[in-house]
Amino acid sequence: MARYQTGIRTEARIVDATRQLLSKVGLEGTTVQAICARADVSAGSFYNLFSSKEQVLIQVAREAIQAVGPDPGEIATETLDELVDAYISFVVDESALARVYLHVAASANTDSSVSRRYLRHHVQRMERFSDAMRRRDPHLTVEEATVEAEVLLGALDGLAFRWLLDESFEFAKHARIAAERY
Amino acid sequence: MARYQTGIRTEARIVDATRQLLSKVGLEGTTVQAICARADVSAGSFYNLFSSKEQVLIQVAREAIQAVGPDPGEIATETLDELVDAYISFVVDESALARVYLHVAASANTDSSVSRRYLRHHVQRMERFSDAMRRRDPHLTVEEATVEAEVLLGALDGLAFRWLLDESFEFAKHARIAAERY
DNA sequence: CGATATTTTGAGTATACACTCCATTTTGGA
DNA sequence: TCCAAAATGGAGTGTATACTCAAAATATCG
Repeated sequence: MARYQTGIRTEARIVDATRQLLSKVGLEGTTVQAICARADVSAGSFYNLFSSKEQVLIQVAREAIQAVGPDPGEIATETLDELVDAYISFVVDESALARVYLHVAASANTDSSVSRRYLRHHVQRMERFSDAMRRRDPHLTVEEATVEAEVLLGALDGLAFRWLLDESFEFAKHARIAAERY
Repeated sequence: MARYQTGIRTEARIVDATRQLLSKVGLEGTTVQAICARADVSAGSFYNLFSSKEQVLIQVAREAIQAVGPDPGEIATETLDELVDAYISFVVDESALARVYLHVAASANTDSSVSRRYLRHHVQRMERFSDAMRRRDPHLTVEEATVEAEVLLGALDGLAFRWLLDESFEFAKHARIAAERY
C-alpha cells in the first residue's frame, strides 16, 4: 500500500520548517525540537518520516543545490549570461535556500560526505560555465575555460558569501560586474 | 598582584588546542572536553581562564582576522599586489587559521555579534584594497575603486572557500588570475 | 621562609539534545 | 462499513555537553 497524503504533506512541512530555521537561527539553533515545534509535529512523527536529523538536513541541502542551476533542459545552448542570471536570481529570490547552501557547505569539513556532495555539484556547475564560455569564445582551450569558470564561480560564491553577512550588500550589481570580466 | 606566567602559558596552550581542533574536526567536534584534553588541562583550569567556550572561539577568530592583513605599518604605501600576496600567503601558509576564519564567518548569522565583527573587518580590508587601487590608477573615483575592491575581495574569498572544500585546488594560481582582472 | 594571590584539579551538576516506544488515531482502498 | 497500513502524540531514555565548586597545589615576592 502506498504512502498516505497526510504523511507526504507532513514531510514537506518538516522540510520547510528546517529550511526556515536554518536561515533564521543557523545550524546550531536548528534542533529536532525546534523543527517539530515549527512544523507542528511531534517527535514520533518526525522519526516516522526521517531516520535521523541529518537526513532532513541533507534533504534541504539537496533541494538548495538543485535550485542553483537554471533549467537543465537547455544545457547545450545556454549562454554565460543566462547562467550568471540564474545564479543571481537564485541568491536574490531564493535567499533562504542560498543561505542554507553556503551555510551547510561551510560547515562541512574536508572529507565529509557533505563536502564531497558539494564538490561534485561544483564540478558539474563549472563544466556548464566552462562550456558556455567556449561556445562564446571558440578559441579557448578546455583548460583555459576551466580556469576562467573557476575564477568566475569563485567570485560569485564569494560575493554571495559577502551578502550572507550583510543583506544590504548589492549582490546582483557586483555579480554582474564580476561576470563582465570573464 | 599580576598574573602568573603559568596561567599565561596555559591560556596560550588552550588557544592553540582550540585552533587545531577547529581546523581538524570542525566547530562541532571542538568541545570543551576535547580542548582540555589536547591542551592537557582540566575543565576547572579552562574556566579559570575563559568565562565560556564562546570566549576562546572569539579569541581564535580574532587572531585569525588579524593575521589576514599584511604588516599594518606600511598602510599608506602598500601596493595591490602586496595585499593580494598577503592574502594568498595567509591562506596557504596559515591554512588552519584561514579555515577558522571562513568557518566561523559562515557559521555566523546576520545580526550576530560575530557577523558584525567580520563585517567591520571586511570594510577595513576593502578600504586598504580600494586605496591601493586608487594609488595605481589615480583616475578612479572612490566609488569605482570601492566596487572594484568589493569584487576582487569577493573573488579571493570565494576561491578560498573553494579551497576549503578541496585542498588540492590550486588556490594561489587562481587568486593571482583573479587579481589580474582588476 | 612565610604570606598571599593565582592556578589547578577532577568529581559533580544541570541541562539540552537526538532518538525510542507504543498506545491511539487516522487514512484510504475493498 | 471494515480493516490493515500508515501516521501521530508525547512521555520517556540515554548520553554528551557546558559549566561549577571547594579543596589542594603552586607561583611570586618581600
